[in-house]
Order: sequence, then C-alpha cells, then structure tokens
Amino acid sequence: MKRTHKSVSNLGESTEVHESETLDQLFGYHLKRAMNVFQMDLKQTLKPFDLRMLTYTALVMIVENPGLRQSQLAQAMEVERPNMVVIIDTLENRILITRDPVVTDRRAYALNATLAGRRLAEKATIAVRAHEERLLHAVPPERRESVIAALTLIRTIGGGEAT
Amino acid sequence: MKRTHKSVSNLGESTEVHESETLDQLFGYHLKRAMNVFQMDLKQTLKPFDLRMLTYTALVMIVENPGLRQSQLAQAMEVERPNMVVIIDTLENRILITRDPVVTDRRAYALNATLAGRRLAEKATIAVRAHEERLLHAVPPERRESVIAALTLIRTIGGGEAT
DNA sequence: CCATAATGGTTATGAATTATAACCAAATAG
DNA sequence: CTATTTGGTTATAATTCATAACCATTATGG
Repeated sequence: MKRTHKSVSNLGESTEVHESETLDQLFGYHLKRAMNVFQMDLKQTLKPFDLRMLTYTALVMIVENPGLRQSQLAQAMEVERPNMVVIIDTLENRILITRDPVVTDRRAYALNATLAGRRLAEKATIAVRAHEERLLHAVPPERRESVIAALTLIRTIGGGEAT
Repeated sequence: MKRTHKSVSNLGESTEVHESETLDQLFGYHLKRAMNVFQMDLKQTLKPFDLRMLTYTALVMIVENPGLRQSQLAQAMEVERPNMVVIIDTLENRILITRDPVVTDRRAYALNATLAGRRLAEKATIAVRAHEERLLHAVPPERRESVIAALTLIRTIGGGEAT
C-alpha cells in the first residue's frame, strides 16, 4: 500500500520538500532533526524489551547506582518527581528493581536493580549500542567524541548557570 | 530562596547527582541532554515574540518558500497534517501569514507571509541567533560546522533508509 | 519535648503535545 | 460519470509533562 509516489502536480511551483536557508544555518534546527531520527530509532530498538527511553535510562542509572533514591534519580534525569513515581512503578511491577527501606530515613526508598533488571539492562544496552552504531557508522569515532564534547559543553553552559 | 542544600544523609552512599558510565558512553544520551537545554533556552527566547518552536519554524519556512502548501510544510516539518492546521491557524489569526487560493487547485491554499510576518520572522531570527551564540560561544565555528555535518549525516542515514 | 517547618514519596489532576479516524470539497483516473 | 485519491479540516483519543495538595517522617528550635 505505501505508495509514497510523491505525485506532485508539476505546476510552476517547486516539487521538492522545501528547505529554509535560515533554518539550515541554525545549529538547533539540525540538533532537533537529528534528535527526531535518533529518538524514533531508539524507540523501535527498545520496544522488544518493553522499555521506553525514560524507563531504560532509569533502569541503567539504578543498576549503576545501587541505593539511589527517587528524588536523586528524578534530579539526575531532570523529570518531575511525580513522573518519576510512575516510571519506578513500572520497573518495580516488572520486578526489574526493588524499593528497599532505608534504615536512616524511613520515608525514603533505596532503589536497587534485581538480577532480572541487571540482565535486561545489559541486553537492552547491547541493542542500544547497535542502534547507535547503525546511525553513527558514517561518523568516525574521534568525530563522535568531538561532537559529544561539544554537546556536553552546550549543556554545561546552558544548564549550569545557576550561579 | 533556592537552597539546593542537598541535605543528603551522609550514609555510606554518595551525595552527588548520580551519573552512569553506560549512559555517558551513549551518543544519544548526550544528544538528548543537550537538546533539553537547547530547547528550554529557545523556548524562553521565542516567548517575547509569542512564538513556539513549531510556529517559528513554520513561519520562517513560509517566508522563505512563498506559495508553500500545508501538506508540503507538514512533510517538511515532519508533523501530522491535522497538527499543521492549528499551527497555520495561529499564524493566520495573527495575520503573520495568509492562506491564498491556488488557481490550479481550488482546494489547496498557498501560504504566504505578510509584511508583519516577515518582520517578525526577521526579529525572531535575530533573537534565535543570539540564543545560539550564547549557548555555542564556547564551541569554535569550525567545530560547529563539524557537529552539524555529523548531525546531518545521522539524519540522512536514519531517515533515508526506506527499504 | 512539642510545635513548626521541610523533605521523600504519593495521589489526583490538569495542561500541552501528538497521533488517529472520519469527513468534505475538489481533482484525477477509468 | 462513477470511483479513487488528495488537500484540508474537524473531532477526538492517546501520550506526555507539569501542578497542587497530601501523608508520613525527619529536622529545627524554642
């Protein structure tokens, strides 16, 4: 069914997908476009594991930071606490993580990954790396590093000016 | 205000905002983080003009592609047609653009920017460029080009594999 | 201690964004 | 001239994301 024939009526107008010189000169424009592609692909990549971007991120963070508390995780992931609750809920319901009591603070929970959680995180990460390799194979490694460095710089500048 | 005192109970655990080595190695992770910062800043930048990211993009595209039709714009911006309608509506209501009849196709509209629309696009673009300069000033120009090239590469690879 | 404030987590809810289905008018194909 | 497709619209559902109020617990401070 998918014809995508692009049966554009060849009037005096153009027939291509239009671009904009102004936008093309904007860094953020390219950032967003690339992000879209990346995100769509990643979504498909994580689907077999029944993980979304946020649940994957949370899971990995918990795996690598045992005992993390929800508020810390929320802060690290830059999501509101109420939203973090549902993320944690879904992970806990699937027994990928546990909410363990904290002896020093009876209202807080220490988040810990279960064996299943660690296993899933591992498998998912392998898939995610493959997805990245697929999208980035045309970009040489040192170039990737350079880009990451630039992106990190942006983040620290834009987000770190709390003074 | 803003105490951000991070009154973390100094148990044997760490007290900092936690990171993840796995995530740190992922390109997409840095992409998303940078995107967040960029997006938040851009939002603020466009607020004085009463423009959102999508309305700004649409306006600029129309300015630079007079006579564009909605479906083409929707395709170029990768948004669903129904959503494009409301975007166009808001721009038209503010008389930044007009929906002009197309002689060769009476059901289509040719989108054109008004003088006010062109003026606003110009002013907004100046602000957007300043916003980019602010966030990117630590990244030398040739480095920016390099990053943009990489991002474009990603997009063409990820988005262009119809197969 | 006891009252007050602040914190970790939760619930309920609302705003905003994005996607889906059905529809009309006009154009194109048989 | 009927049937199908396309540009645009409407209504609506599904997601995502943010806000306010709440409980239990902890920290403060007389």
